[in-house]
Amino acid sequence: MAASDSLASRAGTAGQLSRGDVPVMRRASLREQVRAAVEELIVFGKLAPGEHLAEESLAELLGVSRQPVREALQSLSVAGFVDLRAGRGAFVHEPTAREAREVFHVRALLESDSCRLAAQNVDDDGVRRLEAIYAEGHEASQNHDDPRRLIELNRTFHRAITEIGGNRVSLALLADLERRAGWYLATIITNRAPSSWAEHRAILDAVAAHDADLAGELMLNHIDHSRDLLEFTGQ
Amino acid sequence: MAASDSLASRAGTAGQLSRGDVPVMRRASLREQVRAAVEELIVFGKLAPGEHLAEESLAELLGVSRQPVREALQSLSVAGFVDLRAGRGAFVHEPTAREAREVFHVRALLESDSCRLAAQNVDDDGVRRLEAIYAEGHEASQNHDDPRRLIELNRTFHRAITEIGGNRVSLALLADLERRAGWYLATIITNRAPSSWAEHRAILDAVAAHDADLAGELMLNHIDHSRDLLEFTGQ
DNA sequence: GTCATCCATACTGCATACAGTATGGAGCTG
DNA sequence: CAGCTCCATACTGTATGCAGTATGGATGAC
Repeated sequence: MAASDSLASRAGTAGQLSRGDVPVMRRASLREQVRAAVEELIVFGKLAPGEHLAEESLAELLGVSRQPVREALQSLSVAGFVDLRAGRGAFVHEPTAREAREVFHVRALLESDSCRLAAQNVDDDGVRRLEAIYAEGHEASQNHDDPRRLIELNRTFHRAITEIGGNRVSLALLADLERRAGWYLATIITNRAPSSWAEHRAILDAVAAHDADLAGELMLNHIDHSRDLLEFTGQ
Repeated sequence: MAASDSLASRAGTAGQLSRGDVPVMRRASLREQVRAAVEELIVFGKLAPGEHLAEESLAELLGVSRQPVREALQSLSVAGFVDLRAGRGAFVHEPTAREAREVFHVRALLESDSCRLAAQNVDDDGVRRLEAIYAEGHEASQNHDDPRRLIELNRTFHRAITEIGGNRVSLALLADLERRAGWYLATIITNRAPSSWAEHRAILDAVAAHDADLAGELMLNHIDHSRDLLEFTGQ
């Protein structure tokens, strides 16, 4: 069926996230796969804001039972992608301009701080890692690769910075915030990408130079630019 | 049964949170009640870090089926109170000193920012609201009321500041972070309370005076003091 | 024609049932 | 006696079943 095909393809994408080249790839739980699948459907506009996500239909679509769907929807609710109305079920969240501003504001706070920490903590391995991601992202952005890949690379760079910063609580919060921001930006990322990676270059240099203040400030401006772009598009 | 009694009493506590005096109090869903109950059991040490939370036993203890328990545990996992090991189930999270530092660090970032925003946005109503909370908290702290109440009042003050600040995304993140911080502090809150409310007084004054920089800095120091206390206790 | 009421429908929320798997210890082997 | 294998056990993950309820439209009253 097209149904199980759909879920299978999403699962592949989800697998990339936890890629650790473990000998036996532990299949993710159905609720994780469903979560990833539904999130992607939302981010790429297959499910419109306000749309009612009936558990039964989603379960049928993905070829699983209602149970994992239900749990996935609750998880997506915490992450801000769907709203759970008591007794009514799940609806695709309808982002407002205000909310987008707030997400970017918080993200700027946390990432700027993480970037400052990264500049203090980074070692040669970390710099090499950032260089590698930058090279890949810079190229992809100039080739105007597909949005999905650009989003993934962008996220990888930001996550690497935060990981080097070393605050795992921040890392966990930013994982969700970045996905939400990615949703808001999904439609415009292609145009944004080149200038974005130019800014990534400057951030990388500041981190490599252990200049904490500059690194933090650059990250702040970087995320502000994303937000500004969002405003322009009349989102 | 003692089982349902237990859940019922927890549900009463949870009800306080959403107290809005609506004509017909909509009973919270079982998973919400279970979540609140289990979180309280963890925060007040009835369930020790590392303990295995078998769905069946919890369900029996609370007089409900496994389903709402399962969903509550997943929710608690996101909030950092339990860890879900694949195939093994839920275990009470074991906080480390490092993690506590990280939580307080992020909390300080977000609350300091919110406090700055509050000082910019506050109106007379807001000031009156803070004054009322302060009066109640100041008194309770001097009377050495029970920890549960002190935690609740402390949380109310901080949440009020964040609400006045107006960033709802921050508000949602801080709700979880404050509960986690409350867990870490639960054992020492009684001693901490008096000096804490002295600092609340200063924060309130800065907010009322619309002094954004001062308000932000005071909140930063305030949360740092909580963290320092945590370090002292050898947590 | 407008409004209230009633009811059929569809879906959620919770409970139960079933299958698969991680684990710890008994028993066996070297 | 040490270490490995195998199996009984317990628990998770998923599926299904059932009762309660929110909703929207049809019907009737004014």
